Amino acid sequence: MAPKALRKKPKQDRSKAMVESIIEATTRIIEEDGLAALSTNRVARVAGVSVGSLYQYFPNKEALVQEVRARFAARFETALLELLARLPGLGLREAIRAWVETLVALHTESPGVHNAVGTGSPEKTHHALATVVGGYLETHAGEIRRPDRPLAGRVFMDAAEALIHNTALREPALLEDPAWAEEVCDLLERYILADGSTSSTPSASA
Amino acid sequence: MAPKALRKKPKQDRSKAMVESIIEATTRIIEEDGLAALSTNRVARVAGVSVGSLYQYFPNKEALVQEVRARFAARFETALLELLARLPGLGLREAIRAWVETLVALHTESPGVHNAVGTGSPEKTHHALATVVGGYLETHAGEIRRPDRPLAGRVFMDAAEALIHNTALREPALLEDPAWAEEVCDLLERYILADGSTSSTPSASA
Amino acid sequence: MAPKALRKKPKQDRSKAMVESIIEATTRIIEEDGLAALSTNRVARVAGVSVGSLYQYFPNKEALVQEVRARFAARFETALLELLARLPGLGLREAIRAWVETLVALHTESPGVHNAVGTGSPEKTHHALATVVGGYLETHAGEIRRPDRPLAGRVFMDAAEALIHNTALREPALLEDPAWAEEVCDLLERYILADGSTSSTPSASA
Amino acid sequence: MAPKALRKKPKQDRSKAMVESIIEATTRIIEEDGLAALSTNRVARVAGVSVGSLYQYFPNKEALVQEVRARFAARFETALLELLARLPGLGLREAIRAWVETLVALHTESPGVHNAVGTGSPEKTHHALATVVGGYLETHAGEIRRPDRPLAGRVFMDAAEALIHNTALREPALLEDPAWAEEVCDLLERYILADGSTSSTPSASA
DNA sequence: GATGAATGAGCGTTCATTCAT
DNA sequence: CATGAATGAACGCTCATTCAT
Repeated sequence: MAPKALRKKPKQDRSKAMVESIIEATTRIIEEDGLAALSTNRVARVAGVSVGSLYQYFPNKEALVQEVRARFAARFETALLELLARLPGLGLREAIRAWVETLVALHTESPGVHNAVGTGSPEKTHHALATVVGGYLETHAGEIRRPDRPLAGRVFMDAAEALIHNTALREPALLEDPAWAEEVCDLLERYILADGSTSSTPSASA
Repeated sequence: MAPKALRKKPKQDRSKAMVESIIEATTRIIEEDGLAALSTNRVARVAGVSVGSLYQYFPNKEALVQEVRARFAARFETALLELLARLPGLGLREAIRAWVETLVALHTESPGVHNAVGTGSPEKTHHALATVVGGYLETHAGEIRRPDRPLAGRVFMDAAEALIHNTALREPALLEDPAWAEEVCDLLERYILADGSTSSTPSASA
Repeated sequence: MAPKALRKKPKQDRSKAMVESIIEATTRIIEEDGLAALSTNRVARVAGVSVGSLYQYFPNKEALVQEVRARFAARFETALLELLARLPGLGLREAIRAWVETLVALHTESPGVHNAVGTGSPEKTHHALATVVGGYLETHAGEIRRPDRPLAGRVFMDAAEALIHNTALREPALLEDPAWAEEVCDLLERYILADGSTSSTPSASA
Repeated sequence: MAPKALRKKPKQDRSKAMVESIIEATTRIIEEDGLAALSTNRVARVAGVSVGSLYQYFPNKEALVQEVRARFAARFETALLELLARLPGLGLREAIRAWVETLVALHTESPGVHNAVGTGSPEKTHHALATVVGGYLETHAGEIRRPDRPLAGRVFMDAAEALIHNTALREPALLEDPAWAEEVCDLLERYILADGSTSSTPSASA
């Protein structure tokens, strides 16, 4: 009846907007000037909010960093779970390419923040990933050259993540170089795939 | 013949011992609690020294970090230059194994510190490495499957460093697992070596 | 009508009161124990304020001293400009008395602080004073015994300032002794005035 | 008969030389960079002595300043006592000139130090001076225009000291200007001397 | 709630003073 | 005694956190 229906939980909305702008400010400061330059007052100023309000939503400075970390972890989880969901329909070589694409996309956004806060999801997510990837690899056991597939899964994930993470940090431009991406995919393929199913792309005779 | 040989100059000794204990304390604090937790007073306390003494040997806090960084950089340079010197006498597969062994050894000591302070030798050393490695690859051009050998050299070094660095940080125990090391070597071999010279170690039938 | 008129903006008031108490504390410490004994923590303690608050209003310790100096300079400038404004309407002997009175009043307040911080208006004000005083002396050229009137003006001002300044520092009680003031005025009169217009006050036969 | 006779109290000599160089260093530092820049370590370094030795002869930093002050006071006392000794043989006008000359000479040496440390002989010496000067003035009572001769003596001494002291600090060059000295002498003469014995130097008709 | 002035523990650094050599 | 390395209280200043408004 009244316009009430439109005015949905104004408080919650305001709160959410505040939290969002605070987290956004935190992220920007870390990305631009590093973790050491992060101060609650500065966050509040950049977010256009008072310090007091900041402390209404975050118990202390560390909580800001944790929230940023959590969001990064969530972004990773979401993207990787989507990837895992697509996995069954993908051949090994397509899976590898999808994996690299996904990681590159994830590391493109704010590499500085990512490096500063880490992902923070050491156990649970990592485990889940390992399990799903492990299962996937089992279903392709015949095409895989590695005898110890769980170990291979781990090394595969670590290698992809490490290489892309470090490159994002040190030479971000490379991330967008298709030749580089091809090299990375190839590296992973050659590691995982049995010779018969290997990509034919690079060859000394080519 | 006199016991003179054992008598070391007391002043120099004290000084050196002090500097060492200060650097050691600095390293421990960074390794255990991170760069942000580093404070000159804490360093002094941990080193069993007064702040004043600390400032007798280091002009400011940053100098502590720089010294730690310099020591890491020196350790890396020494080890990698030794490795490069051995390269010419090594076959590709041996070279890869030596490379991995060297990096693993370098990352075993204080991965946290290494991550926090970096190596500090971004340009010169890295460049020198790239050049020498590039030259080495050219002399083995026939055994290498990658058409773009400079790019391959870079990806090879990045992959090795990234994988070992990140593993040292996240799962240091793995560094000492021979199976893991074997996987890493194999990953690099398969990426670099032409099929004819590929390792026969892993096989789906094994 | 409402009591609004009495209600002052609370924020501005608090701020102003804080600044005042900080400056007051600074002044007291300098006066009692000297500039060397001035420390921001002590100022804060004496002012009944936290160091943090002090730094909300003053960017650093030097700013405290500068503010004190500025206030002294302002007090001097105001008083001396008022005096200069009155000069044209005054005879030489009255002018001298007014001059002495003004300086004595200015030096009565906190001689220690004044000595420690100086006035800070070395060039501009001093110059302006010299000019005005010089002009005044010219209009009374006939009554003045000194041939070099600009030099006389300078020595006059220096002598008055120096004598009163040093007495304020070393024997403040004298400043309120009318006999002493009379001596000072007489000293200046005898120096400046031609014999015909000399005060008849003191005489060996009196 | 051995050369012993020449080697007089070597220890005392060494000590004395040390004390001298320490005091000299202290004086130089104060004169050049101010009291605030005085530090025991710096004094020791400038004096070519170890801090430990410094503390052998001076119980603390303040003692350094006190010694410098004492030496200044002694220099003043000596010079003024010599002056006082000459007083009886001097006419009033000569006495005034001698007084000014003496003070100017005393203030020429290290005005910065003098101002920083003061003279430190407030009571005894000042009193002694006042007494002798008072006595001298009494013997010339007939030539003096001031009825209250003790007060006149004090104002005379204060005016001379203040004017010369402040000028030494602010415009040291003036100290060597004969015209300025003449003005100062004349100021003091006119204040003290009865009209009959007044200097004829300056006159409006000259 | 929101605000931002106020707080004070703690930081990096200095320097008067001590004491083992 | 001379030395100067060692000490640690104290300084100027910052910033995470609180709380009166």
